Amino acid sequence: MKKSSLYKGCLEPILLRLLKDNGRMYGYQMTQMVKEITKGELNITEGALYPLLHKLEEQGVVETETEMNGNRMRKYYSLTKAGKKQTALAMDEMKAFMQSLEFIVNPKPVVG
Amino acid sequence: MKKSSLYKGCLEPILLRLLKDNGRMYGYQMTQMVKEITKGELNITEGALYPLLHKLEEQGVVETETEMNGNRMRKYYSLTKAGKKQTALAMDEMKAFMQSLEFIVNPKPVVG
DNA sequence: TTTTATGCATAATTTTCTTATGTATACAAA
DNA sequence: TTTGTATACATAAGAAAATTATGCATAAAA
Repeated sequence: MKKSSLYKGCLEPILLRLLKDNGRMYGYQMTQMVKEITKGELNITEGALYPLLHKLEEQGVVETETEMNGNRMRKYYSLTKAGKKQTALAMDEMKAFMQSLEFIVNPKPVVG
Repeated sequence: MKKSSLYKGCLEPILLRLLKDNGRMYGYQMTQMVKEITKGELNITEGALYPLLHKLEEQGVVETETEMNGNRMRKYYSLTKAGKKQTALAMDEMKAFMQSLEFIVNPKPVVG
């Protein structure tokens, strides 16, 4: 099993969290920030990132502004009002998920 | 996004952990234990469980003993020696994964 | 001038799961 | 008595979510 396969299914809430914390980000920036935060453990691939961002835009979760940085384009994403609501829900789910994982990976001994 | 999609990619290490803690288990028992531990949050489907157990057996990670309980069959799984090694590695990866998730979902404020 | 980094995008494929279906035993409820 | 629920296995078809590969383009470093 590939190490990073653990992250399968977590990409969307991770991106939502990044946008919630940082307000406005472009795709490449997200990949770099996650790489830094996870000390190189999670490298978001473009093939996963961009289609997901496009889907979130279609769903009205994020909105975009395209800007030029020198001669290079950057497409900035930020949460919509609906997106902020959805992010709050997603964070609750993440908490529950992480707690369940804790229970499984670090089970409390049954005190007899 | 479906709630349980967060668990994508985590099933294998979860099963390894169960076997590490409980020594010898049959498939249905695993589903029930996980359901209990996660307070109903994670319901492992048979379509995910059994093919994965079969794969682990092929790979020599687990070995099986089939027993009759009354008139009903139970196929007990336990970790092989190689499986125990792999489980140790998988648990290390899980720890790193969970810590990274913590960093993302609960970022430490930068103290200026 | 060739590699590495930045920055976007998409198609083909693979991995991993859900849903649906099948077989069979046991027990409780209607 | 037959209908639903629980136990217990198994597999096939399909969907979801990623990886890998490819493409375009600018910029800087080796």
